Amino acid sequence: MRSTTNLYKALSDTNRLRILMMLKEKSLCVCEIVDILELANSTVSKHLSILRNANLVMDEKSGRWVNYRIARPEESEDIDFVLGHLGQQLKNENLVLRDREKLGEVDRFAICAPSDQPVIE
Amino acid sequence: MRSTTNLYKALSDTNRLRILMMLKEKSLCVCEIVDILELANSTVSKHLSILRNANLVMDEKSGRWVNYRIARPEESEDIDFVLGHLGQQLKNENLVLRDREKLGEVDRFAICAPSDQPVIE
DNA sequence: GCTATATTTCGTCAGATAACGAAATGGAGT
DNA sequence: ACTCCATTTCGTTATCTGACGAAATATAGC
Repeated sequence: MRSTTNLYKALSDTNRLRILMMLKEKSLCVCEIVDILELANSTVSKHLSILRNANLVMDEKSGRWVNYRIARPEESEDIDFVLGHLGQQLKNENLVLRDREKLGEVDRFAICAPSDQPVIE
Repeated sequence: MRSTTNLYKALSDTNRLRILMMLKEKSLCVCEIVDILELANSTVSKHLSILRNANLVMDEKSGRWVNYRIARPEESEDIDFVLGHLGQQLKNENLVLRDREKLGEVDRFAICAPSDQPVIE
C-alpha cells in the first residue's frame, strides 16, 4: 500500500510534474532543471530524490554532472501508464509549454560555473 | 495543473484508497465506511469530500442515508484508468482483502441507530 | 593531492494535511 | 411542527511537506 501511495504522492506536486514533463523531452542535469524551474538546487535535488524513489526517473553520472532521465519500462511498472496520463492532462498546460520552450535554449555549460571564467568543454 | 495534482493527492492516502477499493465492490453509506475503517465519522466524511472533489466518487441521497459510489466513466475522465491501476496494485493487499470480507457482513441497519430500539425498515 | 564546482544532506521555518470530538445541519417519518 | 439521527462543518492538535541557505560530499581535471 505504501508503495502505491508513494507513487501518487510523488505525482501530487506541480514542480515534480513539470520535471517529469521536461524529462519526457530530454535528459537533464540538476542545474538545468534549477535554471528552468527557478528553485534552489537543494529543493530540486529533493524533488528528484522523491521521483527517483518512486522509480519514475533514474540518474546516471556523466562527467561532473548527474543526468536524470525518465525510467525505462523495464525499470518501472508504472511509467508508461503515468506518462500517458500526464501527457493527456498537461499537454496544453501553459507552464509546461513555457518550460518546453526554455528547454530548447538551455545550455548546462552556460548555466553552471557562475564564476568569471565559464567552463570550456 | 491544479486539477491534476488534486487527483493524485486524492489518491495518495491509504484510507482513501481503501474506500475506493470498497466502493468498487458496492455502494456504501458513510456509517458503513466508518464501521469498516474504524475512523471517526467526521474523518470519513472529509475523505469522501476529497474523493468527490476529485470526481472519483459520487453521492446519492437515499432515505436517511447518503450512498457513495464510484463515478461513472461519463462523470470522470480518469476513473477507468485509476481503478485499473489500483486494481492491479492492490489486489493482494491484506488490508484491502480484510476490508472486502467485512464488506459482506456489514449491515447499515445494525451499525447505525445505536439507540435501544434499532431502526426498522 | 589540490582546487573547482555539481550535487546532496542538514537544519529550520511556514503552510498543508489527517485525525479527533463537539456542535451544527438537514432530511425522513411520525 | 417535531424528533431522530446520518452526515457535515468547526476548532484544535500533531505530523508531513516544500521551501530555503549553509555545510558536507564527491568527482573532474590539473
